[in-house]
Amino acid sequence: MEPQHHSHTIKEPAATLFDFEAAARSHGWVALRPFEWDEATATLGRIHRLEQGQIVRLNMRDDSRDSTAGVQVEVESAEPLTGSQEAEIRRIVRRMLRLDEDLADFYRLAAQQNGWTLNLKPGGGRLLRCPTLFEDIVYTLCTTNIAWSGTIRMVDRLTAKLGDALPGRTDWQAFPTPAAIAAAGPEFLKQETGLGYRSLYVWELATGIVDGRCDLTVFEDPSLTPADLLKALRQIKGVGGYAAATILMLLGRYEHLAIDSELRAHVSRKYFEGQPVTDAQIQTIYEPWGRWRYLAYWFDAPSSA
DNA sequence: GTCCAGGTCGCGC
DNA sequence: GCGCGACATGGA
Repeated sequence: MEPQHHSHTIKEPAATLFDFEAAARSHGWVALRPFEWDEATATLGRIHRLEQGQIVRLNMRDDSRDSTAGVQVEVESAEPLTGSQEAEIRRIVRRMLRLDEDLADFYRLAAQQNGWTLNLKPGGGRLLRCPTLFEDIVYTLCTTNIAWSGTIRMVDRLTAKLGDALPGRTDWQAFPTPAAIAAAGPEFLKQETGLGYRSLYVWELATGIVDGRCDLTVFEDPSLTPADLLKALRQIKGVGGYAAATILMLLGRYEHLAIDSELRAHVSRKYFEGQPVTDAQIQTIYEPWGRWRYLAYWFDAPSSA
C-alpha cells in the first residue's frame, strides 16, 4: 500500500442471503486478471478503470454483521473519490458480486429435487462477474478452444500490455478499455498477447463498441427473452452456442446450458458411465431445473468415481 | 513431431 | 440444416 494513495471504505448490503466467498470463488473468473484472491485475508481484489479514467484498486471482503450480509470494499486511489465515483464503484461491486440477484426460487427448487446433490452453500449460487459486460465477453472469448491455463495467460497478457495502471503502481493495471484494444489493432494482439486467431474477434468487438456499431447495453434489457438474447449475442464474431450461453449466465439468465467439453465430460462420467453423450441427452438431464439449468449443472456434484 | 484444449467460422453438399 | 477442415498458441 503506497502512503500517497487515498483509502476509502464502502459497505454494500446484499438484497438477500449472501455468501461472499462463494460468490467470489465459485467459478474461474477470480483467477483472471485483474482479479486476485488473497487466501490469508479472504479478500477479492480488482484493479478498475472508472469511466472518467481514474484507476482504483478495490479490496472486497465479507461484511456480515447484524444479520445483514454484504461486502466491505476498501478503495485505494491516487486522488480522493468524488461522489459520482463512489456511486460508480457501488454499482460495479453490486454487479460483480450479483448483490441484487434473488436466487430464492432456485434454492427452493434445489431443496425439492430428489436424487440431486448440489455443492451449494446457503447464500451460494452467485457467480462472479466483471465490472462490465465487455470484460465478461472478452473473458468468455478467451475460454473458447483453449485449455484453462491458456485463458489465464491470454487475459494476463492482455491486461499487462494494454491496461492502464494506478499512478505509482505500474503493476496495478486495470483491464484494457475497448478504445485501448481497438487502437492496438489485431496484429498487436496476435503478436503481444497470444490471443491467436481470437485477436480478430476481440478487436472487432472493441472496435464496434468504440465506433458505436455495437451497443452492449441492449443486452441488459430485462424485457428481452433468453432466446432473443442468445440470437443477438451470436451476432458477435467468435460467439457461438457455448459462448452465448455463458454470456447469458453472466447476464443473470440461467435457462440455457453452455455445452462444452467440460459439461460433456461431466455428464458422461456421472450419468452415462463414461460413454459419449449427445447434446440432447445433456439437455434431458438438466431439463427438470427449468430456468435454473445452468446453475444446476454448475453446482452438480461430480461423480465420486 | 503429434495431439488437443471449457469452440467457432465458412464452406460444400 | 449437417459434416468437415482450418484456425493460433502452448503444454503434454
